[in-house]
Amino acid sequence: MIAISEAESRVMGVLWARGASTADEVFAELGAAEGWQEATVKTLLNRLLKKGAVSAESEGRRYRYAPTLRQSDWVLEESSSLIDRLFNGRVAPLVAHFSQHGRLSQSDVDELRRLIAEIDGDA
Amino acid sequence: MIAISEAESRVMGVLWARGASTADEVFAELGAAEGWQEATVKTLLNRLLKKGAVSAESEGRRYRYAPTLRQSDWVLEESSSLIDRLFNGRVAPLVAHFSQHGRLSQSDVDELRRLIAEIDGDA
DNA sequence: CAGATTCGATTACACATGTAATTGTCGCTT
DNA sequence: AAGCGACAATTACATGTGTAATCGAATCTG
Repeated sequence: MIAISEAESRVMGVLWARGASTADEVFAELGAAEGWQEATVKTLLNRLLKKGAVSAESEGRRYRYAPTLRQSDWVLEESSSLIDRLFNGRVAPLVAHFSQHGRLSQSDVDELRRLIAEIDGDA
Repeated sequence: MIAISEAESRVMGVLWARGASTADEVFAELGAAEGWQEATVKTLLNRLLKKGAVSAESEGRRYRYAPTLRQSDWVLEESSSLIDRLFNGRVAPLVAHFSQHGRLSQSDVDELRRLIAEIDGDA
């Protein structure tokens, strides 16, 4: 699968949020937040292009970059990879670990309860 | 915090599982599984030493490497980092995502239900 | 004791990554 | 038409990483 580095993932984040964008639009969103120069954004877009994670469509004298990798696929892959490596592929132990270390918010618990009920409901 | 690379984390895994070990003990556990030469294991142990993730105690003519980084701390940190980056720091959305993509096993669901009940119980 | 063996330490080297600067090329402006 | 400005593409460079080979020192062995 396509490997996306940390910095690259920030750029993908913008493309996923805004949809197809030009380099300067991405820069406008990220430059200040990440402390990047515009050249950096362009390098990252080019690397993503080379990796096939985005496509580029010529729009006059510039390019509009569109994500080809789906966010949910990438998120699932990243998450699965971590859960495989750290928790033998099971989700529950991760949640338990978080719980043990006080990292479960009340709303997490509420949401999990709802989720479980839902799953139990239409099983 | 100490950054541990993928390959390094395999070595840490052995140290966490076996406790303090020598380079050849680690190699015995990992060499075949990872397809590594003994030299590779030694490089990784040295890098971990330099990073402060393990300590080395001279034992005759060799060293015994002990993890100084606690596994649960590292696991929590890695997990938190991913959950922060991908799910705004909340665990429930990760579980929901897994559920939506059919990655929740029945035993995961059972365990989560138990966990929630437990949390609700002594709240 | 001298050579062989065994360790850790040092060095190696290619590729990925973070972070840009520079270059080349269009198109706009006067 | 000539220069200037705006873009993308190319090049750069340090650091991290995967994966070792080699070196130097200590130890065992004959």
